[in-house]
Amino acid sequence: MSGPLARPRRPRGRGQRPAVMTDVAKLAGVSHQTVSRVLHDSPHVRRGTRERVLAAIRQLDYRPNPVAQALVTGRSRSLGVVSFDTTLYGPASTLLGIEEAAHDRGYAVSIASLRSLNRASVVGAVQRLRDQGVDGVVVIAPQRAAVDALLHLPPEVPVVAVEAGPDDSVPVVAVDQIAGAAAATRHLLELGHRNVWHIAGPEDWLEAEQRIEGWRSALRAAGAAEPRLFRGDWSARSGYDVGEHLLAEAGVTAVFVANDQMALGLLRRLHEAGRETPGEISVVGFDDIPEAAYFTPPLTTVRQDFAEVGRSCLHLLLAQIDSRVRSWTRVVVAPELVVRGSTTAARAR
Amino acid sequence: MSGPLARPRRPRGRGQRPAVMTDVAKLAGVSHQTVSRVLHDSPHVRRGTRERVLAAIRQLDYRPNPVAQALVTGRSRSLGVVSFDTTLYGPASTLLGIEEAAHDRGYAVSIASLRSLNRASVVGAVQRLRDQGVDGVVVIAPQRAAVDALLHLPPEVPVVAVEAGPDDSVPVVAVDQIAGAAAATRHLLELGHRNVWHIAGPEDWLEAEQRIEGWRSALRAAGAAEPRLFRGDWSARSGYDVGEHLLAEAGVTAVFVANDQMALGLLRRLHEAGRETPGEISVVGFDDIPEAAYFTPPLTTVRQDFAEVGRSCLHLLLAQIDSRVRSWTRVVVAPELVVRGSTTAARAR
DNA sequence: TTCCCGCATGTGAACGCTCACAGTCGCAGC
DNA sequence: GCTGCGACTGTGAGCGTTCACATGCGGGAA
Repeated sequence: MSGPLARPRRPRGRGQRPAVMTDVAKLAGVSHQTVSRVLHDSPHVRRGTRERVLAAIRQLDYRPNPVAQALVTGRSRSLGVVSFDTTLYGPASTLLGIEEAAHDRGYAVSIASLRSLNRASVVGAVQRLRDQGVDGVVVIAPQRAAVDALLHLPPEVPVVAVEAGPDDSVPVVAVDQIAGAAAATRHLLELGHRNVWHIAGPEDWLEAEQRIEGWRSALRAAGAAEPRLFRGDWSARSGYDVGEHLLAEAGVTAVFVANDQMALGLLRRLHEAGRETPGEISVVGFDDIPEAAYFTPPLTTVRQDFAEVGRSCLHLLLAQIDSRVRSWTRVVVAPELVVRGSTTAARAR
Repeated sequence: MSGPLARPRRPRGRGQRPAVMTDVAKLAGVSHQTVSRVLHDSPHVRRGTRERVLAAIRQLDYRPNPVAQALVTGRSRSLGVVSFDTTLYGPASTLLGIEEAAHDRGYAVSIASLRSLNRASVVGAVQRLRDQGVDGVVVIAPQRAAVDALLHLPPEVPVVAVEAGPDDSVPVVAVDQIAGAAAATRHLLELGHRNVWHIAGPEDWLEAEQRIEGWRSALRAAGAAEPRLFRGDWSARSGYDVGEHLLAEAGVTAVFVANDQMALGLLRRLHEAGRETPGEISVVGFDDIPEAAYFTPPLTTVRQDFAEVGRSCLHLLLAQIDSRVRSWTRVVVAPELVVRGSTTAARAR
């Protein structure tokens, strides 16, 4: 006998259901639309009305349902970040920078970590975030595979890349790796080292390639020869392992290592081999992780302002979301050489 | 003259709007409900119908709108994680563990970083995630303030805490800090050290207090005296600074440091002071960060399985969401002592 | 006075889905 | 032949907002 509206839709107990807009409207004696207007600071609401609505909102502890808002506006006010390994200092800091900036602008941040790194996984992660309803995506994945994936993304999804190469069709925020690497190399050359060795990162990482390029250009500019190139995988272990081969080379007095962890491994190996740092061999790292100042010896390195990178990403992304067009902007953040105890003047011979 | 339905609601160009359920229904010649049934693997769909629907879905590249689903079901299939500093190895790894497990269960993960740590900021962050529509929240914030905040949370929000104290009313996942600290201390005692000093973390961190407790209990069990307690702030810098005071003490041969970064700072200070490690002083850390094995000397430390912690959090949280009741579970993850080169037997005197 | 206009407010549809329920059809049972 | 029941499918309401438009009301210009 009871009509279709007789029973409330949500009878499940435990306190009353949260207030919705019509509840507020009823209590304030206005229409739901007026409540909406108050919420959006519309000028067309009389002062007294506004106050009554505000009072009702407080009394009922009303909070707008973001899901309903998203459904009707088509905007979720949430962003996605895809990243390869948020356990690393760089990505983690960038993520933090993005999150804080997003929060300030009223955006939520969802994350998607990649377990493996290839075109399919990157495209999949972006798609997954998209299917989740985010308004835009930041891709922190400075590998060739990731960059490649970006080109294969549907053009309607707003996206910003971190640290991608120069030849992209999406907006990019990057630290000037070449300048940083050149500064590190120049620093060693200026200390009187005739040669500067380099331990690079993996081949498919753009940052690794760019640091090589910076190293090469500084070498060339100084008229120095280019020694054999070594490669690690960013880990301290690989720095340690490569150290062994480096020790086999003759005349090594200065090494520019592509990140701080590998530099740590190298320091360890040099120490074990009884080679003094910086006395016999000067070492420069890259990143300036918080621990770098406490290595033995304290590491001269190149600082990257990851937080700034994160903030820039966010701004670029929001601009893209608001304007609905994908631009070709490229924001470059300058790195900074931080000189500590792991480098010293070459011994006179 | 044109009726209210004459103009489509979304005329904005750039490709056609994504397909919705009724588009699929129309193409397949069925009702939207049947499409929904196919999507949810309802058994009451004839084979042929199902196939036609599936074909239409593929043809239109249809993807269900998660926002609409969330609106009607009241579930967003998204989780929130609040954390203090995701730049640190521990929280970052836990976050990763949560994210991967969540992904596997079809949940999205939103993050909220805390800039400052107090009851209001934690409550605010949880509220913010809630207002965003998450189904549940994991709080990674092992400080007294955070735990305190959890008690002041509305009881209807599903929540799990990481590393909180033992006296809580919310489910907790924690590494057994006491056991870990005791193992570290015991290790040093068993090497013949008469005394084990301790550099603890900040007072308001539960982990710091629990590691102190484990250290004390091991000391007591061995009948060893309890030396003066030192405190740092988890940073390498503080370990370095505290090292100075430690060097002023007489008879220090073994130190258990509450985390690896402080241990690094201490190693650095000892090195500068010309005190040999482990020859004169043995050092044990806590966490086993990836770099620990490459410190000088390689650090003996206590490994925490953060990924496992993250996974457990997720399971507890989903159980809570599904059952709609907040339980009192406490999952304890066992730590593991990793012996490396920074500890050695006490010199006979 | 009359008309118009702008402010303040209300009304109803739409967003894209799920839920509850109401059919429809074919076939076995009496 | 009629009833009943299962398998399958369709209908319409409703989730909580915003958007487009309609309406009521008061005041200044003509």
